[in-house]
Amino acid sequence: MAVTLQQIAEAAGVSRGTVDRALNNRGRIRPEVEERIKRIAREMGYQPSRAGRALAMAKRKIRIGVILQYMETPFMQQVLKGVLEAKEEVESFGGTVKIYEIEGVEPEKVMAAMEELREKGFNGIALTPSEDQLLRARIDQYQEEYGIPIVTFNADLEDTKRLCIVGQDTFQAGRTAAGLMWEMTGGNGQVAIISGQVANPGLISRQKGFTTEIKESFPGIEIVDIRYSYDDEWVASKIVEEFLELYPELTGIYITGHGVKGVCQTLQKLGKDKTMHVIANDFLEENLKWLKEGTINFLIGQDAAVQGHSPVIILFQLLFDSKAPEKEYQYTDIVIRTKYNMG
Amino acid sequence: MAVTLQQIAEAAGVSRGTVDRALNNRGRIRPEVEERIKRIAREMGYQPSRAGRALAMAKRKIRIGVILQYMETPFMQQVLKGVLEAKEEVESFGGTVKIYEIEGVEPEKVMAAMEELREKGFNGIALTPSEDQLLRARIDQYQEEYGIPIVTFNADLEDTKRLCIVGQDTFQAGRTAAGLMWEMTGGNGQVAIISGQVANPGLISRQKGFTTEIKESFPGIEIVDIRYSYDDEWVASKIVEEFLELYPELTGIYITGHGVKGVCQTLQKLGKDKTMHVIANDFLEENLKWLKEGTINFLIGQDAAVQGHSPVIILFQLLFDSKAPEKEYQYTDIVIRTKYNMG
DNA sequence: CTGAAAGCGCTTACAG
DNA sequence: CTGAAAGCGCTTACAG
Repeated sequence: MAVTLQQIAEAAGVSRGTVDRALNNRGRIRPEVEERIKRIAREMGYQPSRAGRALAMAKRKIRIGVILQYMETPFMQQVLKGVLEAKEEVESFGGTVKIYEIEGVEPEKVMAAMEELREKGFNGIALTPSEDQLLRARIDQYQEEYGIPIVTFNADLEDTKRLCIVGQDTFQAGRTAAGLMWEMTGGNGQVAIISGQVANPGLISRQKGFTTEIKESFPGIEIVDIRYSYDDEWVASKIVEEFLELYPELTGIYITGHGVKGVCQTLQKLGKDKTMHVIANDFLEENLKWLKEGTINFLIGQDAAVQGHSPVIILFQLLFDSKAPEKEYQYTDIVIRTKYNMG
Repeated sequence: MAVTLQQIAEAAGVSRGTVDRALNNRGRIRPEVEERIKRIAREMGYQPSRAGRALAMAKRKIRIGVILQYMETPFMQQVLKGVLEAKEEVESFGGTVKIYEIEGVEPEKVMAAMEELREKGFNGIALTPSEDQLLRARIDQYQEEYGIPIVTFNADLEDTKRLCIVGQDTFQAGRTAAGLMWEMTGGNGQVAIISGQVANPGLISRQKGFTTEIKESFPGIEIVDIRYSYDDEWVASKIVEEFLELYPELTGIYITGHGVKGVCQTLQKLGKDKTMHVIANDFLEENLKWLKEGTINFLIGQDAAVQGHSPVIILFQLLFDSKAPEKEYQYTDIVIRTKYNMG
């Protein structure tokens, strides 16, 4: 028996329209009437019906655009799944979600998509950013000048006017890896890091989280080397070969990003796959395969689908329920998987 | 631009009512017309609007009852939060959710609540079961005779006609603990288990999962003892004292259920809190405290809120969208936490 | 500043 | 077996 606008109108002795104006701050109403209606609504425990609102707003549709980069990667394919789920949800409420899939990093294409969305009258945009001065400016402009809220996800563009950012706390993910390394090694021994691109801020941040925590909390562990695979499997495998030669006592490897296949194949070839303590990131099929086999001991990641789902829902809640996100940084849960809880 | 019933009606040259009858299998329609309409709907990519349906069904409300036992425990308090979230969701669609909170285990009270819900015309019930012959019979009766679907959660009552069960795969949780113990101990040494009640099937299943995996996969680890704390902190602490006396080489402890406080305090008192490898279950505040301090190394659990949320949503989807759950066993994700990803 | 009316997409009696 | 109409709770022009 949820309370309806009608019932409040009767209780207050006014029309539904007036209640609507009062409760949704639409103006054109005498302040004392507004006050009184709000009080009555509160007293009656009024909760607006999303269904009613959705239907009434079916004409003036809510339109959300989503722009994805790096679509050639399996990770973003998983993110896409979350976006598609959210799309269905939003569309069942009469909204529209349009998705742009971009391969690689192409700020120009992102901006072109933004432009198209703006022209077509979309009211909110979620996008995976990349470091680019023009894009930064565009984000601020959309937010300020056009009043189109922007949510970034997967990566951030700090110091812009974006509404919020959905993504992993990469520094904390690195610290988490450090903690796991400690548990496995008993707090002693030599470990090494294999990272991806020097230019990838997410990977660098994981690496920093890892080294910071090791240095602060685990003095018995020595980080002997940090190398970059440049996202190339062959390079990654070469790095491992060198590591094993240079540091015969090496007991653990932390892989911040790509290169898992190269690392694991080489460890297997050299008969080190069962004894080396390996921690990697992201729940990609390739990675899960090595986790299952036992070459990777721990995989740290996030629910990629959540990362795609959340930005769309955040925008929808803002536009539909006028409910802004509480925090600027919407960190996804840091998930730890072993072969036993792969799901 | 979602397709509406109206548009299909026009395309098919019939009325909205007829399209409704065809698409929702309400009968009273010529089979060939039904076929044709279904085909047209498919071709046009019709997706029913939840908002429209919700509004139209506002009279004939969907009413879901939730019966919770063990409400004195912090775990169930968390589950309750998930139930309340789901309640809001359902009510924003015009449904009703009524919650019964029972302390301890009281099958009679559960059945009384069921009876009340049935009399009031509720259309679905989610409940935390307990082993009881009468309750088993009731569940079957509600499902079969009254046509009221029942979802059990937190625990199961196997071989009943319940729609499905939402809960943890406790055996797999035990295996997961075994895997973590292996990582921490390097695969060698003596470990012991502290369990709760012998009569608690969930705990026994965790214990079995743990011992099974150790025996099958980690022959270097010896399980030296299994004791029951009967959910008493004092007993738990006594057990630990004995353990340390009997097995001075003891390197790991697996706590399947309650007793965490007793165990951890004693370990701390005896100066073993930093060296002993401890794995426990469930994300209770007490447990998280010991995780943070470093006495517990790994905490295995599930998102308790999800466990409360999901049964309600499953019933709602069944009743509102006519969409039955895909699987009988709806296992919640097995979550691993260290002090670094407590969230 | 306020009210009366139309309409969003669907379901449900009620006629035929 | 099929259609026309009412109504669910809300928003939105349009009058006043």
